[in-house]
Amino acid sequence: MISEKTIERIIRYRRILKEVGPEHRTHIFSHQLAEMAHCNAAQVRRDLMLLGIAGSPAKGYLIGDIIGDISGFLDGEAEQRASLCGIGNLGRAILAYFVKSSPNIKLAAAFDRNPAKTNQTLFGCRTYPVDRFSEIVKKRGISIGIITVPAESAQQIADMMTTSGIKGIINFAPTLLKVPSWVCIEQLDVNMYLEKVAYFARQSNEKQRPMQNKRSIRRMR
Amino acid sequence: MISEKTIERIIRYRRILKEVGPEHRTHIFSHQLAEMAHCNAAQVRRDLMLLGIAGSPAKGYLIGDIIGDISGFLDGEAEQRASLCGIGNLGRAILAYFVKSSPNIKLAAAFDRNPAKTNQTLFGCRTYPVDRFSEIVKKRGISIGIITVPAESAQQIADMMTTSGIKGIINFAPTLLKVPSWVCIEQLDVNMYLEKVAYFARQSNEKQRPMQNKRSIRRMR
DNA sequence: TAGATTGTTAATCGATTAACAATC
DNA sequence: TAGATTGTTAATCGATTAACAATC
Repeated sequence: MISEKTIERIIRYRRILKEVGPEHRTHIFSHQLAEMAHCNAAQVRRDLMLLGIAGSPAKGYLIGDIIGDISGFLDGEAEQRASLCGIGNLGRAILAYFVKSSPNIKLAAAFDRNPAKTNQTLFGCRTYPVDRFSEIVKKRGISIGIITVPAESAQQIADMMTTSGIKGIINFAPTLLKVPSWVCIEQLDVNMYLEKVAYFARQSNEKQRPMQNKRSIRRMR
Repeated sequence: MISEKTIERIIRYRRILKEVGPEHRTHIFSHQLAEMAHCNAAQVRRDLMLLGIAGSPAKGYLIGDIIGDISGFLDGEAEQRASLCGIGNLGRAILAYFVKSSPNIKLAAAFDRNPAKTNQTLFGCRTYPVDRFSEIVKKRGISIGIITVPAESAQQIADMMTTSGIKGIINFAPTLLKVPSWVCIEQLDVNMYLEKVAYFARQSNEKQRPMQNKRSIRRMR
């Protein structure tokens, strides 16, 4: 079984290699890829080995091989379809920003509760009222859901998605959602990250001050 | 030293407890908080112990205590200020969506290269041309930077931020950024998460089909 | 050959979880 | 007391990394 972290790295390898090559260079060494992916060379070799990609001690790995084999591993035969619930500022931004970037994933439908926002085409994506979610998802073979509704209604939307057959969810609402075990969920809690970065930023600031301040005393007890 | 994962959980505990109490209830047991935070009860007890929060075997932990002590730990004496670079769809969404939600963090300034977008007030936030970044950051004591520019210019913006004294960065551009070791960086690579969820969604779909298909053969070698 | 990298194993590291005496 | 939870340690688990013989 391949771990989530490994999948994340593999996705990064492909993007990195698509950016550097193959027009600039044909081969790459594990330590070079490791540096670009912010990881360890042995880890890169292990990941590639896992995918059945072999390199040679003299020339390293063929970039075209890696891209091809990773694509064979990650992408299915058909394109995958995603849906989005909540056409607010954030929903619109995701439609505009990410719709183009993953060639094998298509944002096929967007949903909102507000009739003023539905039955239009927004950034190339058709919009529908939420109560047609299940119908559209089944008809169009959509397997991915993106949640950009407010925190209060996020769990309800997630439940609707899982009962409609959605298998993977990305949640931008600042609530931890409960989903059945067979559904893959990625909780992108921007507020949490903001507070986390704020904490470490302050720590970094305080390191430069003398030891005896409120914070360091507190942490010492 | 407190690990990043622990900080993430602590941030979640506070938000969860602010939602449930203290108007509804005054005390909570570790296993109850653990269930809401999607983690282990022993982990909750260890995290709270780390912050010096004690509970009693009879009544559990006092919710007001936890919220207060976590706030004392996470928040500084003064509010922290954040800046945002790149007033596109995503930047605007973040201004609109997250500006209000963290009471101790204030989005104090937004920056863009395009003069048509600057010297305005957007969702209560003043906008400036990028070349005034360093000046404004120093003048207003801003320590956090949010990057919502396209991938091509993200590293350049990150460099500008670190040389201006920014100590924590949230990066939404789909590029891994290099920053000095004293800068805390959180890379929110939405495209990566999209591809990751797509991979697991497809896996989950294929589990229901008979074993002998292209994908499972590939994974077996 | 000499020098570097690959493929792979073993060691290390850190985080999670099980377990239990002490406590209410 | 009996039953449940806390505070804390030890065991487990998994991921990362160091190391090295085989290879080019």
